[in-house]
Amino acid sequence: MDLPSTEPETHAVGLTTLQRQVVDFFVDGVRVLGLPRSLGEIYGLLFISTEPLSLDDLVRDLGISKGSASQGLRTLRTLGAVREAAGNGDRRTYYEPAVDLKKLVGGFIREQVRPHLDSGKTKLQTIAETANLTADPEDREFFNDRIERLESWMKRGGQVLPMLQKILGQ
Amino acid sequence: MDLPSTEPETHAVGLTTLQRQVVDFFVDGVRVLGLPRSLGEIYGLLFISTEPLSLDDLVRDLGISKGSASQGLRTLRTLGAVREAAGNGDRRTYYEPAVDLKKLVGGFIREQVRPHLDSGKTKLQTIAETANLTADPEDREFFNDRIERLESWMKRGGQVLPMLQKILGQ
DNA sequence: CGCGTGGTTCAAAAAAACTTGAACAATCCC
DNA sequence: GGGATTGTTCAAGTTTTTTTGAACCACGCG
Repeated sequence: MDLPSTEPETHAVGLTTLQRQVVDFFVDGVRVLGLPRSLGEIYGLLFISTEPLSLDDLVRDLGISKGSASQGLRTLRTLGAVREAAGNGDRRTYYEPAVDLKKLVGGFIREQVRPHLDSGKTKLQTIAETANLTADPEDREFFNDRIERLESWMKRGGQVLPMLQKILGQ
Repeated sequence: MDLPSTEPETHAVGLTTLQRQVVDFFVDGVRVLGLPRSLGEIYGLLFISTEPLSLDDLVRDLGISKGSASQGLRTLRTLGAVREAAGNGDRRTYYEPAVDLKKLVGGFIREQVRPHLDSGKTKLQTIAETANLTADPEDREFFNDRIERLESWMKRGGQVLPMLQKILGQ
């Protein structure tokens, strides 16, 4: 499931020791969140860069493909984890990381957690309907109990998320 | 990253509609948590069963291999999501689900989240040491700033987990 | 225009994660 | 003991996810 696997280290060689360490730190981090490694690499490098970086910078320094970098940046943007840096005279766009935990958590919740919670709630309704077709009254009662429990779990999940954001945002 | 993929539905055919729906519900659920599908199948079936089930029951009803069932049950046990049911005269062991949200969340945090938080904190120390080798004072200051930020994130994570458990446990 | 550069897309390749199944323990019971 | 039954392990196979790279689009500029 996770633990005993092989070296997760970066293969990029154009990085300083510090950059490599930070990138690896984030690679691990995003892995926990179920996001692809490239997101961690990109965000990590941006995070420890004194200046905004362009797509080409990322491709060169991390040794990843243009495709990965492009898709990775897109996802990071929709997560609100990265934004375009203002006014570099250049034609290319430069990116800088969002470093506000509240924002990061918020984006993750909005994009990755909420949708599942919502679809879960929908599914639960279907399940409840199915359960009510149960002939045997004892069974039906048991099923309804369990379903109620699931509903309460979902409800609690819905309540906790905003709290989380609040707590984490200072 | 996730959305447009193909049918995630169970292939087991020996289940009632309700069982199938609940199993699928949990398959989705564990996916979000980054756990393998088989865990969701097993837990889901146990969750909606009026009686404890044996490994063989799971293999037969879910149509999964003995290996999967065995490993899945083990993981669920270490997560505290499943326990052996007391005293069925039989030689084989029967399992029932833990249905207390607090316990489930606690197990997940203990097994899946804490270890990463802890190893992250360790890595951060190394990173901080590396950063202090930076010659240029301006850069060094920037790096230290970023690292402090990471430290504060980790610390907050450490604070939030117990709160989470408390909030979710009634 | 028409070319050059920055960026996106997506089918195919590669890598990672999960599952299977057969061999092996362990345990029970006659 | 020995045969049957329950459960575990792990290498190999399968599936899923991620990455690559080449084709393509878009835009600016001479």
